Amino acid sequence: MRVATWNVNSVKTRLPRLLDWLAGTAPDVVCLQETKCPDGAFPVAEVGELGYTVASHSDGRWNGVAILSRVGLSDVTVGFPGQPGFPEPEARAISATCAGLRIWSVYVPNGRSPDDPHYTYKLAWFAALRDALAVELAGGQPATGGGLPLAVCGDFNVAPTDADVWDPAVFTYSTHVTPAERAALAALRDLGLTDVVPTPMKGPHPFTYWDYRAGMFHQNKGMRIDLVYASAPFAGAVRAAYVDREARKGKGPSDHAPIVVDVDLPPTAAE
DNA sequence: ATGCCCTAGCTCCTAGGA
Repeated sequence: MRVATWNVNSVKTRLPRLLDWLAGTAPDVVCLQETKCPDGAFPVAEVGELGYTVASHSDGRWNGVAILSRVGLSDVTVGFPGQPGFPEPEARAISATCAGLRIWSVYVPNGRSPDDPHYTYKLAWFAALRDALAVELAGGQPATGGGLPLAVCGDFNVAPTDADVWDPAVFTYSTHVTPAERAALAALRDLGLTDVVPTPMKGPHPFTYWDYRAGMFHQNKGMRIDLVYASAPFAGAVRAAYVDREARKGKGPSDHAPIVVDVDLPPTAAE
């Protein structure tokens, strides 16, 4: 079973690259973020030709998350209980059951700057996510996948450690590295979730994002802000994980690279 | 080489990204 996550920065603009990547990488389940595409305009026919079913959740111009699956897609849940808004709830979370796994695709609020109301929103969003995941991990909502091996995949907009940014000094007064944001990640790990750290493929750091500006990708000045947080049964079955930095190359890429995770779940008998 | 910002829309500027 191959699970992937990718902030595509517009599914419509990225569609040719997405289709090529799906055909070449052959993931069973794909979490997408920043689809920036109204649900009715999602290219379901195009990805359908490659065997994928789609669950999407969008605001239109901003945000937007989706899950593509070729191994079944059921019990789709949009957002989560207690999800805060800015001021209205935004399209930043969707979850579904795929071949016996509970998969979440999340796009955590950016925060903008530590003194911005958006930063307070970001921390509140994390706290509500933690509470919702606690319920699901406890098996409290079996009708929507409670108790199944689970992975929360997506753009968390936090670099877990200083090694996850190309130059910590540059981010001294910035979001993505503050103690409060890192504590929010730690609170997720305290639920029993494991940070599935991917292989970088090049260089020592498994960065997943590089700014479009100033040749940052070419200098490998990136950040690791796209994460896979897996429950114990899921994490224990992970065979390999890597950052597909090839997808960040060439003309017209997203500013994020996909993460690909191979997991020995579910048992082949269940497929 | 991977090569020096991008996206969507109330579109010819603006807001948001991180």
